[in-house]
Amino acid sequence: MTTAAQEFELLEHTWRDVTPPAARRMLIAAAAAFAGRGYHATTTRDIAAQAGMSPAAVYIHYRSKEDLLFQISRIGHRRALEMLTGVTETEPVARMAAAVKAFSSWHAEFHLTARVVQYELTALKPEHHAEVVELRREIESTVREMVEDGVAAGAFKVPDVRGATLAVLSLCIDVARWYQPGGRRTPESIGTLYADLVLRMLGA
Amino acid sequence: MTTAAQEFELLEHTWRDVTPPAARRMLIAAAAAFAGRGYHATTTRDIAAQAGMSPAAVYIHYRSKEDLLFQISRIGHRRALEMLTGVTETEPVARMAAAVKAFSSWHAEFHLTARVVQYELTALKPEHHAEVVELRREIESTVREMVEDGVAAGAFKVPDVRGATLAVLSLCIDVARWYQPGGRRTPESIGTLYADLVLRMLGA
DNA sequence: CCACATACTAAGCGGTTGCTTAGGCCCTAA
DNA sequence: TTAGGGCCTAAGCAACCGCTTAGTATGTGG
Repeated sequence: MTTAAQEFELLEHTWRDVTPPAARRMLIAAAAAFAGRGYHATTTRDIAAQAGMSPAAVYIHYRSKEDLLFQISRIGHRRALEMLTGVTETEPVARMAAAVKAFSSWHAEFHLTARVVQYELTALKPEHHAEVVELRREIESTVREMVEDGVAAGAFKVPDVRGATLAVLSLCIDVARWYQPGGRRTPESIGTLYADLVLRMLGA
Repeated sequence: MTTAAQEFELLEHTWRDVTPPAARRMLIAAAAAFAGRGYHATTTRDIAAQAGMSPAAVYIHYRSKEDLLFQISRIGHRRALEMLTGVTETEPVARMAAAVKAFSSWHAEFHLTARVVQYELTALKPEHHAEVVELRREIESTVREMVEDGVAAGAFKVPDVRGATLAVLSLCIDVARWYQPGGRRTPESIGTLYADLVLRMLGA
């Protein structure tokens, strides 16, 4: 199996809930194109061709090209948030390690989706942008509470809680920029490395 | 003075060596537009209008829109590299702290230039891309040597030198994504915060 | 005075863009 | 059998894209 085919299979997994199948194929094609060339450099004809349909078919399932971006961004942000809220550990240090591992490795494994999520925000219409920013606030506050809990329990030594939260999120998010599948590092190994680095940063 | 005017003044500083003045104004207008809306979303008419000239004037000073991007990317990468090579400290810990402070605060203060440098690489033609990638390799190896020197001197405890180097660079670069002038944090305070966080990460 | 280079603009060309219109195929159910 | 709705295509529209061409104003050297 080629790397490209593996990439598309991962996208299939991310968008498994989207129906009908033609609409899902369109979303997957759009996500791959937006991630690879950027939203503005991608044409509706590119997306339709990749999905194996005519240019007009895009508008059967989506209002506009921007609507396609919004669906990718909205669902992608939800998946990213799930990586943090899905953590079951309760002890502050183990909890933070698990969250960073899940969040950073998601940005590697699903880096195509993650790139659209993290780097195409400004192409959204104001009302869509606002909705996504709200999800981002949830992500930020989830991590900040983890830092605060660790400080309260005496497990972390952090002079600036908001600054540390910012750095933790920033480190994980930037994985989507530099990660390349088939390279030296796997999503798994990135998660392990980053969990360790973050705990050091937090003075655990 | 407005924030927008301050932003343009900072761009003036970055591009001070570019002549003639009309070519410099064009570069500044292009850098601001590319940073704000992205390369592909920016039209040559936008750039010319911002520079106070006609659309055709772009082609007096530059071969193409992509040439404009290349000049911004090339000079911007040089400035970023200067932030690291300009460090005078010799003791490994102080040297790393100074480098991280300079590099991260540059990404905040000159975040418009930095955004083009870090997020518009893929829009470059292959030969231009290759030239810029070479500069990025220099940046990476400069930081890696600082990490290695610290490990050799027993000042850092790092299980994975390349992984740590990656994380340090990643943290600083991502500042260009989230930084907003007029926000809670100044370039100066980001530099101080990040120097501390990085030293902890490296086990100093 | 003229010859000439530099720096610019007005106009527009060929191609591409997001999106719409009009119509056709196919499945389902009365 | 046929009416209707969901899903899709062929064709194309108006607007916009990067870039070129032809021509103009200005300054300088001889």
